Amino acid sequence: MSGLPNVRRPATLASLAAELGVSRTTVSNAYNRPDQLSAPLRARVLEAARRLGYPGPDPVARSLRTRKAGAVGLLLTEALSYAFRDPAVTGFLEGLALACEQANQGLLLVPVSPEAVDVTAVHQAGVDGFVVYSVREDDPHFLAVLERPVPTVVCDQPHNVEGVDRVGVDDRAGMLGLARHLTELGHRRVGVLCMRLAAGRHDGPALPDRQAGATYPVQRDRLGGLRDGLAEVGVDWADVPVIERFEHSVAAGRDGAQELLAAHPEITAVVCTSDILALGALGFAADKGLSVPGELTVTGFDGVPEAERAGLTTVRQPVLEKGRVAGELLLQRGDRNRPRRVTLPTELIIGETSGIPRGDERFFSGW
Amino acid sequence: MSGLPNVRRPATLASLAAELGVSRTTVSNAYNRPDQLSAPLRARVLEAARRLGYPGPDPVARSLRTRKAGAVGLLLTEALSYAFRDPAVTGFLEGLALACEQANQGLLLVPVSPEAVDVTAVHQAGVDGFVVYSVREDDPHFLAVLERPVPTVVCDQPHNVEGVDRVGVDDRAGMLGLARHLTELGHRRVGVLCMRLAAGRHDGPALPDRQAGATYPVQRDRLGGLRDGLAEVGVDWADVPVIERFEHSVAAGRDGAQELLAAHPEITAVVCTSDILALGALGFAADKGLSVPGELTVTGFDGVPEAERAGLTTVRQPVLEKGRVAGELLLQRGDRNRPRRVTLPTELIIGETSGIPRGDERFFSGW
DNA sequence: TCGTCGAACCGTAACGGTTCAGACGGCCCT
DNA sequence: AGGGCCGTCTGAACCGTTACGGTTCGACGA
Repeated sequence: MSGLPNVRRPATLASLAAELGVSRTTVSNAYNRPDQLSAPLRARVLEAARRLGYPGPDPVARSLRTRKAGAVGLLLTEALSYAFRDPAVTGFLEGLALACEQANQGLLLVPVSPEAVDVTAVHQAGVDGFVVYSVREDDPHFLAVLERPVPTVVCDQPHNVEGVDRVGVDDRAGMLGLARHLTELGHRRVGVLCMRLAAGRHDGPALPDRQAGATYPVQRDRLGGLRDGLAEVGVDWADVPVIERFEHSVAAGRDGAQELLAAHPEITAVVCTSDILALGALGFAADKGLSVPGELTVTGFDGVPEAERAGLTTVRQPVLEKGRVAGELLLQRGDRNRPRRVTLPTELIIGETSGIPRGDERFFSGW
Repeated sequence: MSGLPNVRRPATLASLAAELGVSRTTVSNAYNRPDQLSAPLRARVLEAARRLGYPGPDPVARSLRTRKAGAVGLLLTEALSYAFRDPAVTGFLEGLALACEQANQGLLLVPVSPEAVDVTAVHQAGVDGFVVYSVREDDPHFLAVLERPVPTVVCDQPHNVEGVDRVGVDDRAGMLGLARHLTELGHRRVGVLCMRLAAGRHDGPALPDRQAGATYPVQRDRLGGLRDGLAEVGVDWADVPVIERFEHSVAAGRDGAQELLAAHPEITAVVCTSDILALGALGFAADKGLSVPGELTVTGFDGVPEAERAGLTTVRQPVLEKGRVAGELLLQRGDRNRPRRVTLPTELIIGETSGIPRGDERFFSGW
């Protein structure tokens, strides 16, 4: 082909119409309503388009007129690139993508300037709706999304936003089930390793104040479920140390566990609010030569594939399904005006990382 | 808040201007060029906007006028949802997302209707450019992308598309290095397990005709590198069985290996053109009780984390870097008119799945 | 006193389509 | 012959914004 520079101004619908001596309407119809013009004319239009290198109606102009962008926006609290590293997120993405491609809709990942208050990206996004994945209640990007006059679906958190659909799981109940499993095994000295509870970098003990001020409802609920479960056997929540980590990574889990056990060596079970953190805790135990579950019980939350491979005791949530439902909630909304709230089931997975507390032989000797 | 239905027609820049008795230009400037109007007036504008619920300039209309969409499109050959399952792809995505968020650009995943010839999604996409990830040379979606008057960057394949940037690795050289490693170990009876070579579902032996008609240059090159390496020690490529799999999954690798070894039990090394397939081959060996590398050598290509954990001998390619470069090529293009071609290095990773051929003791006894 | 200048604001013309209410001619039907 | 209908195509309005090239006006220097 000729070496035309890429900067050539492409043909427009109007120029094509002029060339053919027909109205713009007719050219438009050739693309969008083939039944509105005769077959021969349509063929002529399409042929001329090919000849002139007209790529078809401009998507942006079309969007402006039709008020449809053909895409849904996805807002993640973390940096975009992080999303692809967290298996729980990729599972969610997979489900969401599934729903999107079924509806032939694009999926726009909205860039979140790290730690910046710059929400222009949210304003920039040409989308028909937003899916918001697990963000803080007071996240400025989220607030910007709410201002946009498009439907929104929240996954996981925040909870109970007026007029906004939500899909999630019952984190509290899930954790309660896990807590009962642990208390039945006999655990009473429990320590917690949790994810970020609120805005701002914070690593270390999450004291009652911090817990009370948590702006991540999911974390709040998971802690709450554990508290309730422990209360059932008379364990006072005030006696349960909670270590928080800002980063969500295996490495963070590892040194979180280190911090927890250094300060509270009496602990027999480390309850993590995510599998990733739990995998880190397992790593720490391995480093220290602590046998799991012989000397230490470790549990997670999420049920990601890696955790399954590691035999982790955890609470599985249907991440892919969450994504799919989020997409469907957004794309298949009829004219309903009442927001929908979908809660998916969790499942307690008893793996090989939970056992009776060390030094507690009653389950073997008592009978 | 009041229970206003979400369907209310939002205020426009024009209505806001009318309300305030200023021109539209001024309102626009309030958002885009604060220096073009006095601070008090700007405050008045913004205050009125808040009061009237004006969410700021409509992104689509803005895009139309400014000819910028603020997003790059990503075309994947596979179904969108597949992308999140392949670790090589997620690595690439991570890098690409990194580049995008750095430039504050969105990343639009273009839905590819499975197996359909429906390229409307490509036409629909409101983007400033496309990144095309590893598609067939004759992929209709890809051809549709080329017709769009926006810059395009290809990752991996196809090769040598006129006027289009590309980033990739030297697959041929990478595989050549691996081949030499194998021939140095003494392997002469080699079998190959490769990914899809061309359009159409095909599972089973890839005979010379099929190989010659391959429309996936990456697979072509990897096979070519192996052929060259084997030729160096006098092995005729015609004697090397190649099994093709349409699906790219561990399961496919497993039964591909099964097919390969059932038909050619004399083989001492299974060379896979991807780590995923190789992991499947390892699975097959484990099922059969074949020790690796004692009785069978297995190699991969890509260097994904799972492979590393499995100790696979493979060729590592910098997937994250590929994504990053692809993004930069697209976003940081100056006015250059010459297309850029970036080739990143590969690295031979000698793991624990490659050893001397079974029954070949010359390396131990010959000296 | 007058010319000049910069700050502040404005009018108009795109940007590239889609949509809807017709116009027009031919055909069938009565 | 006349009326109605249908298949085709057109004209003009509109989608919501920004680019471009002004205009206005008060301050200021000579």
